[in-house]
Amino acid sequence: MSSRPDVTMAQRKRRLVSNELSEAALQLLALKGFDAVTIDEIAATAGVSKRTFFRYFASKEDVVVQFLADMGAGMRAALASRPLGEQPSVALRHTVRDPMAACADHSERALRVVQLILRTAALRARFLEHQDRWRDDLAAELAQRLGLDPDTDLYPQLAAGMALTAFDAVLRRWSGSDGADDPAELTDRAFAAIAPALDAVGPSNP
Amino acid sequence: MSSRPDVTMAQRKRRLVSNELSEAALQLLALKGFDAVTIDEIAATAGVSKRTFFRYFASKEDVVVQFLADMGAGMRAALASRPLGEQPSVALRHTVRDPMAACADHSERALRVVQLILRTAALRARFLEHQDRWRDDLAAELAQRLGLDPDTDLYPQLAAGMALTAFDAVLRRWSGSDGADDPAELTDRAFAAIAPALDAVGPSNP
DNA sequence: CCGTGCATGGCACTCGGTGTCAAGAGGTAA
DNA sequence: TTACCTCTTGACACCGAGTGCCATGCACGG
Repeated sequence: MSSRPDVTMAQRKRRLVSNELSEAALQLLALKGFDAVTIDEIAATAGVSKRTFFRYFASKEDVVVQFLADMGAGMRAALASRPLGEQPSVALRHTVRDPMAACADHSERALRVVQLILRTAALRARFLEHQDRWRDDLAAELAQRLGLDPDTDLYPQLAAGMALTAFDAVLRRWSGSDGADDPAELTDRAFAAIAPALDAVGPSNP
Repeated sequence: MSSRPDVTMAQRKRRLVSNELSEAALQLLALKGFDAVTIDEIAATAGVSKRTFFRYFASKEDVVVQFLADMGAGMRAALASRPLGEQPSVALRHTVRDPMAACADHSERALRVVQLILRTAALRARFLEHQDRWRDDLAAELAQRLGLDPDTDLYPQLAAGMALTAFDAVLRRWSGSDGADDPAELTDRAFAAIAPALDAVGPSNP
């Protein structure tokens, strides 16, 4: 019954509390609605104090949204790992599809989280903030890979924005179908629609 | 010194208080930063109580963001007023450009507001919420005008999202250039980049 | 002149979020 | 074993956003 020997007891305990907290939060929030649950309630359910809750999560929204927050890093990594000469539409399609598929894999939990986020205004707002940062990241990565100056050329911002628009549409469909639709196929269809703009790479600076 | 005769005194007073409030808020927030200003402070500067502030604005962010909130209705109206047979890229270009130009007209105030929003996380989040609603509105309008079913076809959501991506890029540039760049010209450049996707109208449902 | 309606201010209250501090648990060295 | 150190925690006080409630006052219509 040994886990990693080089993992200290304190670290394991931290993970345990963190899981306890997000589990309690997810259950309560999905059950009663976002506004009807207080942080004291979540903390009490997890067996800790409110103060401790804020030592693990920065806000009430965070405990839900953090679950999807890794996708930003995943996207940037996916884009960075694509071969340099690849068409933008193909590279960006994988940028979105790979993390999306990874998320949909443990779909038991992911689906519930996504549905909760999309249906709750406060959570959706936080999620949009994340996407906003992802867009800047992707735009920077794109500009670098294409040798464009992000300060004069609109393309990186636009292409990143289009990719995330596709991502958002896919997420909505997937959530709306209760996970029945295939995320990878949805992504392909969305990118088929936006590809003509992504691959028309004529620089748009004056 | 008569204003509109059919406008009651109470209504005029309401407008006056509202202007006083948003003026005070804008000045204080731009000066000291969003978090460093309390609502009591804003209300006191405007000569009313905190309770009254919340009778005019739903939140601290609202007093700033509401300034741009009309653009949503403006966009939908602009789109609805375009001739039915028009190419989507042209119709959507006007959808974005017209309200944008109207906003940039009283640029003294608009520029300050936009810069404040884009540089403040909380305000930007609220603004993204608005854009999110605008996207749904535009998608609905687009679906109707093109005779597409928004539940099966991805195009309306994607096209609306692309248009707003362009809008956001334009807004950033305009703000970043301190109003030097021409919003209309920026909009044209952005739409030149995304037009190939907007006009490739092949329905994308299975 | 008198009711009616509306805007306001004041107050108490809830809740999200933060700073501070003292106490406990575990790990380490003498 | 004892002394020490670090990390985590709970408790408490505190701030600010936002809301419900009620009494007051001012404009308007009769």
